Parts: sequence; structure tokens; C-alpha cells
Amino acid sequence: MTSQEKIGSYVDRFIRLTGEEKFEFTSRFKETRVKKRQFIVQPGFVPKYRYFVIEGSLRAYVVGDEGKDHTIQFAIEDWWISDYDSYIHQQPASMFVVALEDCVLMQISFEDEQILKASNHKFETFFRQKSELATAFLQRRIVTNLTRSASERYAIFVETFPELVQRVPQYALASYLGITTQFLSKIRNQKSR
Amino acid sequence: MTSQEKIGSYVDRFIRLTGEEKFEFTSRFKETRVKKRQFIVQPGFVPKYRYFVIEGSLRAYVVGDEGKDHTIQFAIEDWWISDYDSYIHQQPASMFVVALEDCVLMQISFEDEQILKASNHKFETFFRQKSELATAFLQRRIVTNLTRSASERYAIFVETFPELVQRVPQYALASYLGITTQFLSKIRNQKSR
DNA sequence: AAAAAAAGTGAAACCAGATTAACTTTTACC
DNA sequence: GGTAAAAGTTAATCTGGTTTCACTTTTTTT
Repeated sequence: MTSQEKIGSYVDRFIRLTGEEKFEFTSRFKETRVKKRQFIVQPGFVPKYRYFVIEGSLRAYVVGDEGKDHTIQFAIEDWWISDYDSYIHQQPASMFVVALEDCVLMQISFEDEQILKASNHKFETFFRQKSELATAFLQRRIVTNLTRSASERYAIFVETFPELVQRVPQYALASYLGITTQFLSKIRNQKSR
Repeated sequence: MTSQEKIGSYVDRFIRLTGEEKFEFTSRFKETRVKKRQFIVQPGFVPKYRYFVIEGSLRAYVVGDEGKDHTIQFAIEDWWISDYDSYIHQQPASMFVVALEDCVLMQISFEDEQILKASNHKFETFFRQKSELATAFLQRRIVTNLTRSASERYAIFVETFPELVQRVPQYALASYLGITTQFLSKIRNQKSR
């Protein structure tokens, strides 16, 4: 299955397209390959693309005043990633997005995305639905962060994203949960008893 | 200015509509008035409506296992409110949404919203844009919560929503920031020196 | 394969923010 | 307008999670 086909079958989950429409849609995307540790978004630069992950994993994070990392988002196969706030406003990013493994991505430029959305009601619907899911997801994360202790948050993460726990480094997971690696270490070996 | 006109002029900020389209859009909304302390969303019930605030203020919150409130969102004039996660999935809510002051709201039902979005590309665009802004906003909140101390979060809130600071009770603000009222009290009188 | 760098672990001291509790002020309501 | 309930304040004590530091393991580079 080509990357075009993969993004095509992803879109099928949301909207029903004719063969021609699917071609119009997927041909706006371009495949890119990035190596582990390579950055696709960096603070200060306007993020020109939104990325769909065909293969590999990535991590979006900010660096606080004190110099510490804070993970905002992970992405693996079938997920999207960018610095959304900066991307949709086309303003300089405040985040890094880095490959945690070698990746195959499909990228679409901001302009091409605008063209797609303007050209076809269904494409607009697709992006609206995707954005609503993102909103709901972020809201759940806020609720969890407000209502749960560190070890509960870890348990919920393991439950929700068992695959990610295997694939992302501990320091990235700890900073996603809003704790230090040392404390995560403690939590994990309390569990294992 | 009627409530219809107010929601009409709000929509103008996002999309350009003909007079007829604007009528189609706004006439799907219905004015409702709620008194202070009245609930418009409650856990266990599917939220049938999304609300646009014409006048007054509201608060969305969850109650954690320990019985404490955690404020997820505020809304004042020109803002929208509901339990989005439950609304878009049409599943029983996990939040309360309560009026902090007497309110005038415009409500749209889930079904009418679907009809609007399906009937006109521009309406779909409107909801997509609104959802993208919400996503960007929630992402910024997550970043702030991960990277800032309680007193920094308070300062940022005051800076960003000076009006809300005047209008919402301290306990609601504290629980939005993820701290106790006692600690907020401490922060405030440290500032005032 | 060795050396260096990055990631992960464990434990002691510490601190931001929670808890408890007693009190004051404001708001709601008969 | 008086009284009860809700909201806000202040202070002492406690705790979940951080910091610092020394060590081990894994990964990367040469």
C-alpha cells in the first residue's frame, strides 16, 4: 500500500469520496522521510506543513524558561502532528517537533489545505470533524490533568496508549504527564510490586 | 439589537453570508433565558444543545472522585459553551454547566447544527474555523499548565481575561487554575504588595 | 569493540501547593 | 432587615512531587 493509498483509506473513515475526489485530495500531499532526531518544526519558524504519519513516531514539545522540556503531543501511524496553534494562525512556532524514530510522513502545505477546504464541501467537513475530535481529546486531557494524581495519569496513559508506552522514551512520557523522570521511575516500580 | 442580530454579527467575523443565508443560519437558534445557579448541562444526560452567550456568564466543571470541583471552561458574552466532548459524540455528559449570573443564551440543537453544516459549505467552514480556534486555545492552556507555576498561571489569566477576573467567583477561578481557594488567596495578596 | 553520550534508577533533602481549622465578609432568602 | 449559608481570608501543618547527586544501563559514535 502506497502512502497515497494509506492517507486515502484514512480519509474514508470520515467522508465518502468518489475516486476522482480521492485523487484530488491525496495528490495535494507529498511524502517526506525524516530520520530519528530530525526536526520538522522549530520555534521561530512558521510551520508551513501539517503532517500525517505513515510510519514512525514523533514528539512535539516546548522548552520552558527554566530550560526543561514539556511534551505536548506524540504521534504514531495514522496520527497528525504539527504546532497547530502556530500552523492555523501561520505564525512562528513555539514548539519543536522531532522524530523519535525514522519516519515516513505525508505533508500538506497550509496553502494547499486552504485550497482543498475551499474547493469541496466534503473536504471542509473532513477537516472540521478532525478538528472537533482534537478539541474533544484536548478537553479530556485537561480534565485528567486537573482531576488526577501523577500515578493515576500514568495508569490512564498506559490504558489509553499501550503502544506508545513501549515506543516513546521515559523522559518524553514523564514530561507529557507533567512529572520528572525520577518520579515516573518511582511510580513504575511501585506498580510492579 | 436582538439576539438573532447578535449571533448574526458574530458569524460575520468568520464568513461572508447573504441576507438569506444569515436568516437560514440564525433562525436555527432559539433564545433561552436561565437564572443564576441554573444548570444547562448535567452529568448523565446527553447535551442536546450548544449555547452562544448573549448576556451573562457560565461555568463548566467536573466533580472529581474526591468530590471537588474542577472548572473546565468559563463563558461570557460572545463565547460558546457546552460539554463539547459529550455534545459532539452525543453521549451522556460528564460535566455540569451552570449559570454564574442570569443569562440570555442562543441555543442550537445537535440535529439543527448537522443540518446547517450539511446544507451550506460556508456554514461548515464557520464551524470548522471555530473548532480550530478552540483546539489552538486548549493547546495553549495545556502548555501553560505544564510550564508555569500557580502564580504565573494566575498572572497570565488576569492578563488574558481581565474581565473574567471581575466576574467569576474566586473558587471557580482557583479550580480553573488547578489550585485551592486558599492558595489563590495567598497569591493575590502577595501580588498586591 | 571501545569510548562517550544519553537514558534510566534510587535515595535524601527540600519545596510548592494541599489540608485543616478558625475566623470574617458577602450574599441569599424568609 | 435579620439570619443562615456561601464565599473568601489567614495561618499552621502536612505531602506529592521536585531537586540534587551518585550510580547503572543503554544507545550512539568512532
